Amino acid sequence: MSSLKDRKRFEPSEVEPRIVQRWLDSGLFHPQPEGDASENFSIAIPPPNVTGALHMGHALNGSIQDTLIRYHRMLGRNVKWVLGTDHAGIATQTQVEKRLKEQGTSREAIGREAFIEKTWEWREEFGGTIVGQLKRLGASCDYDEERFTLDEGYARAVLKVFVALYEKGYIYRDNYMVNWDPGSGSAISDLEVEDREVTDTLFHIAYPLADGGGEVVVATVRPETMLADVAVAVHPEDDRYRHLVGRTVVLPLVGRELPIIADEYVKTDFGTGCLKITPGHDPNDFEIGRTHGLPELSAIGEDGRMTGLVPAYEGMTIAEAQRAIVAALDEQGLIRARDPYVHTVPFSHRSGERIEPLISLQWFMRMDELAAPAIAAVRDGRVKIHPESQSRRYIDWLENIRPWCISRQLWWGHQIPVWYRSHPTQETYVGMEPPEGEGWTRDPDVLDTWFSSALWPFATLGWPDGTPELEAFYPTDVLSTARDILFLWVARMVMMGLEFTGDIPFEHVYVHSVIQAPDGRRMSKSLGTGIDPLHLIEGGDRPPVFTGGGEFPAYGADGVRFGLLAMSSTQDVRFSEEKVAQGQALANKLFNATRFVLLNVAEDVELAPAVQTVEDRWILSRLEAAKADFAERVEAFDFSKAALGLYDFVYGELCDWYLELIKGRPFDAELSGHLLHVLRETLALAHPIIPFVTEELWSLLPASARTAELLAGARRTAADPSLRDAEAEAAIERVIATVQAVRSWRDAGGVKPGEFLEARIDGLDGLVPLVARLARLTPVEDDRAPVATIPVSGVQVDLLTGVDPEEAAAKVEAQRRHLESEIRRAEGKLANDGFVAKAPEAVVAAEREKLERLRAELEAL
RNA sequence: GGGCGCGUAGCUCAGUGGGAGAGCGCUCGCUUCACACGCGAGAGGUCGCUGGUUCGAAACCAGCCGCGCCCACCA
Repeated sequence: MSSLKDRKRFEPSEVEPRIVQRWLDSGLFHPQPEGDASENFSIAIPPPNVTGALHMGHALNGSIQDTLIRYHRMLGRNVKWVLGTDHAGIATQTQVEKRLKEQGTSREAIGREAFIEKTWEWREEFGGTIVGQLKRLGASCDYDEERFTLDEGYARAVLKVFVALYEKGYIYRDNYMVNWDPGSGSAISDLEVEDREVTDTLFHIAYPLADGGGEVVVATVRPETMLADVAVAVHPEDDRYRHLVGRTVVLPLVGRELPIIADEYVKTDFGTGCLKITPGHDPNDFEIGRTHGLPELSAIGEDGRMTGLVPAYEGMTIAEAQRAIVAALDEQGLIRARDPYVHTVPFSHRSGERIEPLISLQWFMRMDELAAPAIAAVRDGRVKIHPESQSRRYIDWLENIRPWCISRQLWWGHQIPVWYRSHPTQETYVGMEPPEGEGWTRDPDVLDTWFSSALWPFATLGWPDGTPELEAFYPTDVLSTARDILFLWVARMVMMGLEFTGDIPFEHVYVHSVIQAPDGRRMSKSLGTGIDPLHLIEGGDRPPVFTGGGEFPAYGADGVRFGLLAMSSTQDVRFSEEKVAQGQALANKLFNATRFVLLNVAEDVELAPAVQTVEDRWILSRLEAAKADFAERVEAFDFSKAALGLYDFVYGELCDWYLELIKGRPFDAELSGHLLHVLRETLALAHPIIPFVTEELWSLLPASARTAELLAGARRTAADPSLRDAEAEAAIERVIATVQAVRSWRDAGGVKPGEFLEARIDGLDGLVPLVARLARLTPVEDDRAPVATIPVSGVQVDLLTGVDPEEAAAKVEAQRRHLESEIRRAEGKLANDGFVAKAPEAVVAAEREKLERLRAELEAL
């Protein structure tokens, strides 16, 4: 490593990996299970898919959680960030199947056991990717205890929960309408379905009355399902059809007689007012069928092909069957109309294929009993959702909750702990261990991945055993997540936590932004709108969504963390590379400020806040303000303000002013000690957001300045309002305003930056030398006529030399016009009786004061 | 159909009742002994539109226009 003097820039690519290693070696991220959860601080990471790589959402959420974790760790709490990955049934199985296909085989060919073995191998190979990426981001998770939702202990917890819920009667098996995903060959839950707009043809088909007295016409976009029709429904009040109720129609092509029934579900003003009822293939028809006790027929099978219900069509694909049926109907002249029809249709979120509603024998879980306590927990504030507005979405969803289809026709997952045998009698066995005796067959299905995820906060800590970890870290403190899994995951964790641990799983739920592509579209690989956080950290190609193209510079993990936090809010935001660059600039600024201090301070100084001068008092006061603001914002989950406030302090106060103000002073022991104190406090302040640069700089501090080996393990001192110093703040504010005013005049007057101007300075007392140095003035005490007079907040600076008189005159004129317009405004306000009478006294007084000041400044001009 | 949110400088966003802000971009100046990925000084905005409440509205209320998200079973 070159000497500090030669390191003019903070080089994240060189420094950060080295820092990660120091953290990992330190053991700081792996807490002992001591103390209890009320005093400790813990977060369970939303487990990324084991197939996954770090995307923008992970990077943002990682930055958020790590900020919280590091902040609380530095407050001295025993902190644990539970790490792990999710087995992600469908996603993982799909990946492995794809690989098998490339190898010329398939899961069916190798069999269940070998397939699962292959999947574990696959996990060994790729499962570590995202964990390594989290390390690179600086996430201070407990890497020594990584969990996986299929681990042995975790699996025991899952089975125990299944058995318990079965025994309570919440879990049951039923033939029911499910969302069949032909892509994965499995049922999926309502939450895994997304609606897309599709243009279909709406066919109007005539069904003749059985007694020959005419026909009814039904409308459908899916004529192929008519094979499974069991009735035609009309509205009971519909005068057009009332007389037909109770009669029957003949189902074309099939010949089956269907009753005409009355049901209020049917809209009289939509379509023909006659609805064909197909309980086997439409969720609404299914409900109607159940209320009317109609048969449930299946024309389409789980393989996506036509069943033998009507032999002529058996084996056809859905599209083939539709063509054949439409052709046959045409031949018989039964199609009355075809209209293009735009409507929304369910698609699988996972495979992207159109959902086929089918009746299928599946395992379900009744949710209403579990929902009630979960609603109460949020209502009474035991679980707090931020922002508050998300609570209503949560409650609304739980209040209207429906049974959850929990079985999946996959191999990768927790196999359902149910065994069947038909000899000697028809039997079902449910238990954590296989049953005794011969002839048992285990249910081949696995559980929905979200079933196991729902146990995450406690199953990762060793539940159902009463482990020390559970004692120390459950309930967790914060659960941070995006909006889209509030129902899928968060609500279910609350339900399961309350049911099985008797306690909430976390106290705060923070719902963060979704970061969109710079053009406002969703970030997605296939659209080319995805941005790889690793490319931001280490440099790499800009994706096509950046029209400029080129490469990202290596912004470093600090830059990315800062940038993502600064961008984030409670609503969706567009990705802004500028914010990441701002974070990198902050890291570099801090690096150079530290360099300046360390290259100048006296050796062997005692570290202590000193209050020799007004500016020393000022920076201590501002540092205090920055600390208080930071704490308040982090604790309120307002990460963008925490990040930007940090930036403002470091740039706008520490570097732009304090370090400039002290440059005229000798670096004696006192100033050195003071500078090191301010520096140390600033590094500690900034560490949760930009941990790398601050840790690196900490290591460069003299040993006496470090209160711990690693900054990550050091304490933050709590905010102390008594350290605020209003007097010093007011004084330095005047210095700053004066310097800025003089600089502005110099610039307008064409004065060379290096040139010193003679000036008379009134109203600053002992602070004249500060202003003189920063504004490049030579204070003089004589009564020559000024070339220009600069009035600013109680201070008056008479420039005696240097400024071009014409330029000065122009500036005076501009200033005069500005002051006059301000005065008019203030006068107008004060002349308004309503204002004087009704506005708060303080506001009126402030306005009067302002007017006086403006008048004085105008006078001075 | 119901619900939630957004519209402020060229771009991305702060600002919830008393003189319009930040970062980036732009203009001008500067090798000032921490940093030229720097420093200093500037230009740039009828705060979507219309009406209302108020002494006073970017902010509060109503309507309209535009955009986004969530929920919902109209064949």
